[in-house]
Amino acid sequence: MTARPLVSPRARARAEMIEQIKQAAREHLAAEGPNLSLRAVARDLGVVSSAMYRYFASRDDLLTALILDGYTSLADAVEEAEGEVPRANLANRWIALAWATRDWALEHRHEYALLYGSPVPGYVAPQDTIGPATRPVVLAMHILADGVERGVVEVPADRLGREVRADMENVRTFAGFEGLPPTLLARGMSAWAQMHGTIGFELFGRLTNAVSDYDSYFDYQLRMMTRFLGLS
Amino acid sequence: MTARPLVSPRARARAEMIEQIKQAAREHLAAEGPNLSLRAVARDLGVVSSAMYRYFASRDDLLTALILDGYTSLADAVEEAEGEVPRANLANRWIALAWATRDWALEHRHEYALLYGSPVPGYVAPQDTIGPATRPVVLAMHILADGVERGVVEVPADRLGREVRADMENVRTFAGFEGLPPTLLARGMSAWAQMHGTIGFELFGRLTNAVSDYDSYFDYQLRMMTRFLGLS
DNA sequence: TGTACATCAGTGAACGCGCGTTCACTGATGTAC
DNA sequence: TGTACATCAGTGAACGCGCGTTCACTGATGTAC
Repeated sequence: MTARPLVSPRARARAEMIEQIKQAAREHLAAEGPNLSLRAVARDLGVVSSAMYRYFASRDDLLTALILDGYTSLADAVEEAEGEVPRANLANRWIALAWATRDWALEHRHEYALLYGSPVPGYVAPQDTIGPATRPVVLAMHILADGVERGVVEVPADRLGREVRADMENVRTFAGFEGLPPTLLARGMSAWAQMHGTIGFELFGRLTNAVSDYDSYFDYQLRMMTRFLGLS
Repeated sequence: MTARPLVSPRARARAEMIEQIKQAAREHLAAEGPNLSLRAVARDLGVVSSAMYRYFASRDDLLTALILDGYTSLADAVEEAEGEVPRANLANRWIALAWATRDWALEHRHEYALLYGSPVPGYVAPQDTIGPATRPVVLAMHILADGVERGVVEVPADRLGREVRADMENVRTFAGFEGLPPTLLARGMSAWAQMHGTIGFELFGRLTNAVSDYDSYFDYQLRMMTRFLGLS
């Protein structure tokens, strides 16, 4: 008596094909930029274009899958890097998170542009991308909350306006960081924007002729930010 | 004896038509997103598509003209706003510059995405966009240099690495701000990335569910930055 | 174990579309004598 | 001032292209009895 395999060969072949399609689409994205074409992906796989429809209901569906994978891949990389730093070393945890983000962005330039650049025309992100999309920023704020809890991060004495305070308190509740003061959260979001701004500038070529050593530049920017956040 | 007009009617009609094309293209950009189509612009103007080629040699040429106009329009707005603030009020000069940038970005979302978002696939910016493109950041650094010259901005005691220092000194020389210390310039670029990061986040919808009052949020972010820069 | 049927992957042709660009043309506007 | 020619804006047809998506199909793989 042969045991029924957990996944049938057909199901496995199907899953593999889906992976291959996504991989080819990613390569196509990297080579040709954001205008993803189903036909081109099919060509890369040596398959007729209508065959794509066995696996994805439409071009937008494929795009959504890529975006979801992208968010997850970035979040995994970021969480892994941050997780390797001793818990008590808050500055290095932040720095590890930031470097993982930049590394991922440089290795997946067009995917990063898809996730953090100008939105693709006509494409609307479905609801279920939100979870994976927020994992990195939630982790960043977690570091700050941790710092407060451990009593090593000074709470900034900034004076928040009423509206901003309300927004920050709302975010805090939503993300479940009861101990995170709104002023520190606001600084965190500032540093977050700064980090993505710097990465975007590098990726989109806005620092050409200004910066020659991007690693050092990013490192220095980060050190300013960890000080700004009271992590070092 | 009738005076020969300075510009012939034909030349004027031509100039007007060029303006109309660019205007229609801008509206098309705003309505349909970054995939600009010559035929669509021609349709909007009630003209046959091949007529476009009397005015622009190619689609890329039209795009270049739009981008150049965009940079110039943004730079004009920014310089005008900053120019209205009393010279001695450095924080407010920075703040005026930043608000003008954000206002312009909100009024010209797709143009802003064209200038500061992910690059258009297949399009290479020609050399002569560089000048207008850098006017705003040069103005920002000018405010900092001014602050040092007036003796009201404290030079940050940050320790710069060799490579970053070299880059900053190079930028300083290039832009002609002899009195601007590299550490302050580095902070300025940090604040610059933070500003565009924040604007980009707002425009591309990355703050939905987090921020409800964008004006207050931006204002608060700015105040943190002017303090970070030593302007207030 | 062998047979009959159902499921599914991939084919190939076709649809209708919009695009950038070229080209020979018409007719109006400008210029030279 | 009037005429002959040159310049130029805009037309309309056409080119070749790539795209997303549909659909009836073939043949291989799986399933039920």
